[in-house]
Amino acid sequence: MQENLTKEEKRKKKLDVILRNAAKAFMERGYYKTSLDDIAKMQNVTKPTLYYYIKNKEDILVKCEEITCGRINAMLDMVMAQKSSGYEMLYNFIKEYIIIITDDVARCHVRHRGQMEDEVLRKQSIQNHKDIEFRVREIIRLGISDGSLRDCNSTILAILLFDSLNGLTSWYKSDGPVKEDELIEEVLMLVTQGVRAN
Amino acid sequence: MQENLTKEEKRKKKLDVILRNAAKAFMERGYYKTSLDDIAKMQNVTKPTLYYYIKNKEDILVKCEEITCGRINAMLDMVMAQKSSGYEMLYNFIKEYIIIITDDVARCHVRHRGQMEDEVLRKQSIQNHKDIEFRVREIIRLGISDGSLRDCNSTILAILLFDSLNGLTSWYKSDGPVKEDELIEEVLMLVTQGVRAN
DNA sequence: TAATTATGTTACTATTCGGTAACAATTTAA
DNA sequence: TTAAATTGTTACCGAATAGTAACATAATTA
Repeated sequence: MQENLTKEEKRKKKLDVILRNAAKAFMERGYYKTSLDDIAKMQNVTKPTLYYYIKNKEDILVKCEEITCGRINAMLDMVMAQKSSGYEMLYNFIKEYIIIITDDVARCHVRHRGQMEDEVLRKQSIQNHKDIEFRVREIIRLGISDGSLRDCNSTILAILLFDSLNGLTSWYKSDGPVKEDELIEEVLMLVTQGVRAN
Repeated sequence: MQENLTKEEKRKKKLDVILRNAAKAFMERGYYKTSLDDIAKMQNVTKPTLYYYIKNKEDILVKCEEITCGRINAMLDMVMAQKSSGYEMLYNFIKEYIIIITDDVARCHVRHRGQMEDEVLRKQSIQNHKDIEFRVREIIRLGISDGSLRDCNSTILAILLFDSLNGLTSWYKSDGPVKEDELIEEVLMLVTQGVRAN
């Protein structure tokens, strides 16, 4: 088809289509109610063909996770490289995070992380999230020590923040009634200012 | 055994044990990886016995939902009956909500709501949550109009609030390192004050 | 062109598990 | 006591589905 793509690129693209379709189906119908046959049909191939691209069903979750965590960590690298105040870093992190997880592959990861049946994979998945959470705690601590953030329990705050951000994945649709700009604005206002009138 | 209990009370108690054990197992291993045989074994009965207390597997989720939503709505009745400021109502709601969802049956409901396979049940489940969310939006609107809460999009705020509160169910354990009081305090501070230093 | 590698298919296995029929024992009420 | 309702069991079925073996074809490369 596309003669200008190398073999490797074509393979990568097909894997991406598989992940994207699977992720969407998992979000709509749930992981266990989506069979590999269902996923195969979306690509107009048969189930065994999938096994050329993935090790097994669970590997879809793992690959979605790798992609998403890779993006988040790269974003964190960028945000933290700017050496601004903790408040500004947190602000930028939230802004970028919302953009990243507004994507089927990322949503799939958020919903299924830490739920692999294979224990090794499950532990790795939990660790991946802990690593990211640790980096966000670092930002919060920075903000507290430079005086730009209120003194608080950084662990609890980080968790609460992730909960409300990750919760977006189950209701926010980029083509829905709430616009992305407005959403980011509200989240940022809530997190930074709270709800109490001044 | 307990001669002082009526037939109905005994039945109710057994159902409660089933729900509690099932909810716990669903939270630990996941709904689809917990078989009815597993649940039956926890009560030292066999699978068909469960069917005397529940209609089918999904009915466990429905019953967990009924119990939990009943509690939340009763709590909302109380909170709203006090006719205090919107801010105070929201404050009290958050405080009580955290207490309610620190319970296996409630956690099970939060994790599985809106995921029933039967369409009628699924829609009912979604509606149940919408009703509760509506009542909280009402509190927020009250607070905005009485000036105790910052002007904001009550819909988005309500969702974000529920996301972070419901997120508690997947990490908060009443016997864990974080004390309930401290948790409530941090949540309330985050929601009301935000993270920015004054 | 020949050989090799990549990509795909059909057909099948093995297993899990929700749900049920048929039957047994126990408790409660008449 | 006897009949009826309640609570439980054993043994089974049917459907779904993850994963695989064996085989077929297309695309690359030597």
